Amino acid sequence: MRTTSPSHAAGVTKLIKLIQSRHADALYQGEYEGMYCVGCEEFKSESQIVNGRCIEHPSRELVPTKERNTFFRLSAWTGQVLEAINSGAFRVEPEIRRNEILRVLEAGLIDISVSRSRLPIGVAFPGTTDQTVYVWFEALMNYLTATMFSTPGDAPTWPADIHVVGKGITRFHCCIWPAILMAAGLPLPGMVWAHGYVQWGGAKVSKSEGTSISLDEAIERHGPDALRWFLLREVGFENDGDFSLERFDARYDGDLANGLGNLAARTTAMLEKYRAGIVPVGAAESLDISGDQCVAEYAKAMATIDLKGGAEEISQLVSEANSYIVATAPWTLAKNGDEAKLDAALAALARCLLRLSVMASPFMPAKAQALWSALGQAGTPETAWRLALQPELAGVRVAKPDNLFPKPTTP
RNA sequence: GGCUGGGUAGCUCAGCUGGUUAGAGCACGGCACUCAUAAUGCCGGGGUCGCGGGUUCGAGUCCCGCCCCAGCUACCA
Repeated sequence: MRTTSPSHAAGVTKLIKLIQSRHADALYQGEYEGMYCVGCEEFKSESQIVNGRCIEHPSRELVPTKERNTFFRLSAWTGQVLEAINSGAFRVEPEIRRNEILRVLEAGLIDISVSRSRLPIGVAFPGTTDQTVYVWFEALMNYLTATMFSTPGDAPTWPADIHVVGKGITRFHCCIWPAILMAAGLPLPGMVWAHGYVQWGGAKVSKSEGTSISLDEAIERHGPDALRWFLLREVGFENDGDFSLERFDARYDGDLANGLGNLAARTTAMLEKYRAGIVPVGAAESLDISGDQCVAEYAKAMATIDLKGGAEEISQLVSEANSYIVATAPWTLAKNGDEAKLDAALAALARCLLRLSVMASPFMPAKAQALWSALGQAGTPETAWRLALQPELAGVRVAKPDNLFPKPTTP
């Protein structure tokens, strides 16, 4: 939803009027008087002023300035927002972000002016001629104008279950936004999840060595699925992280080429060699128990948006499968003619691969799909969670997939 | 400056309400195996747990002080 569209402006107007009708005193005329930094072109709060100077422009004098505009009584909602977070009705994740917000709230919010008289662009503030709506007040409203306000009659798609935002705008989403909704008598979103940033090449590295890498180059190197895997497995979704080619290559070679890719290759190769590509019937093995555990942990992690934790479970299961192969040594079973045990081992490995395909699909949809198809499955692994819990492949014809994660040929 | 995190093996990090010889992955060294993308498995070396005090029978884990790193800091988008 572009904030320049007419329906957006209408939605903004509607929300402001809704607030006015429910809480007449939530919006009031006031005079803002504060220290204005010419360098930043904005007013500074006390916390941003050190030794009487703006912390970002300590060389400039702050100018006392007055401006008349409309205020939102944010301070009045501090307690209720705090309560909503503490009670779990409105969740803020991860914990580090929640702690930040809680301290801010405990310190108390101050009213914010929500109209501007300086800017010629923007949505006109209802009831005024020379004022426009404060851009953040307006931008947050976009969530509503894009959902429940824009097209009357549609099924209500608000409240959202989760807002995924960058950590830099956590405050707007966790303090101002819920207060606005409360003032308007609208339900709050279930959760705000603030993710970290990734530095491409790292500022230090790129400046001194000139080794910064572009997004395109990174994708070109090992493919988009591998890049997603790297970011979620190594960096996670919560923390900041530095992208480096060394780490990317290490993850690709270790987790994907030597890990999942090689496991798929060796398993399907054995199925073809010993059982003509048909998955035999086999009772549950120790590997199935490992699989149950990994899937359970994976589900728990994914439910809490712990994508890094989910990825770790995939790696864990790959590792357990490799250990299982060496422990059972199917090639020895084949040589000795121990057909029953060979059936059991191959069947368990095939089931394990099927689970991995499903588990990997959120991270690497294309690669997971390739593995899925190689296992003789129709459709997509994304909708096959049931098979992650209880994999069944007996009698299915499988084929060795194309090299899932080829290693770059080193010159 | 205030607030929130972090400082544990060469690297990336786990270590819950304090309890026996501080863990994992990667990297490194040795051994084993051959189904596989010179792949995999097993074993091993390696740490004064930022510094200094304190509480305790006992602290990486709690308390105080200090040092260093990162992030946030609202009328910026």
